[in-house]
Amino acid sequence: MRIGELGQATGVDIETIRHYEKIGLLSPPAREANGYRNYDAAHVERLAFIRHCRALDMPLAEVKRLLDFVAHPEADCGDINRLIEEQLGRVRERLSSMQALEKQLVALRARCGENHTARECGILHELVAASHEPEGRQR
Amino acid sequence: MRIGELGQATGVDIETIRHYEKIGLLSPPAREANGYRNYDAAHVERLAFIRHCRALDMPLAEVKRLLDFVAHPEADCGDINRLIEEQLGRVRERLSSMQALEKQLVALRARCGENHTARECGILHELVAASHEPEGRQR
DNA sequence: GAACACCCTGTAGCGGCTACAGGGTCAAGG
DNA sequence: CCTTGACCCTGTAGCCGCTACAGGGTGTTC
Repeated sequence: MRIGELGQATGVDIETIRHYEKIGLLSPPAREANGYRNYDAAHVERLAFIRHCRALDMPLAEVKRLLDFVAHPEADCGDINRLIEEQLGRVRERLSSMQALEKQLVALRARCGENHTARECGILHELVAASHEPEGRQR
Repeated sequence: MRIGELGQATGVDIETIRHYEKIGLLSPPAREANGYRNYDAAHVERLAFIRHCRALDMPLAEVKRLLDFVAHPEADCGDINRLIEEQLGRVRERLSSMQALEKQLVALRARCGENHTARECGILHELVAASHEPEGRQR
């Protein structure tokens, strides 16, 4: 199958498919006489796997590691557990910072209900005032 | 004050400060005879404001819009409200997708408790199997 | 023979930094 | 006087994961 069909089949943009090949995530397919890429069922599988991992927000480097496990099924799977654990840790960290963020934004929004001039806007005042506090050194 | 002091005072990396200047977010400061940047209190204020907005995860483009309001306090603040509302919307969207993600990862982790070979790893099996389902077309 | 849908390579851009390379400035110490 | 060291300068390239071209080729249909 050609790149367009593969894209259709997996819901992945063809530019993204070529990108995955370029960075060595998807193995280079056979070529037709005219140079067009020609994919087989294994590629569909592999690409779907990649997209599923991406849907879990894994960095491509981790996806690569997982693909290596798929390719070497005799390896110990302890690393797989660790990888998932790490990913979960990352997600939870972001989750809790997002929650804190939401709170702050809600509080901020409450500072200005009506339309005044910016000079009188509670939101702007709050933002300016808040930036005067040290607020725990940034990332 | 020189760039190093400004960085100290605000907790911002000096490379980041120069970066903000380059993209037009922080106004170019005066220069000493030797070419060194020389900042004043207004710069400290402005930079702290930027960092506070960034801590709320606002894109720099939005921060720029807010800074325009600070500079033109006679403007109507309706846009400020809208800006915060939009930001809140973005954060909430990401929040809910992160939550879904966490669930999936927890479920995935439960599929493999002990060390086997990768061939027998429930996590890997699950990932491969899951990628066979259509799973709602990707971004 | 022209329009169209598809494919190719290669490069540049996004955001928000971060990290150099390769230089200049200036005070303190030997 | 010279070196060391801390600081500063400009400019460019890299990170991630795409996305969007530019500028071409291929292959079927009217």
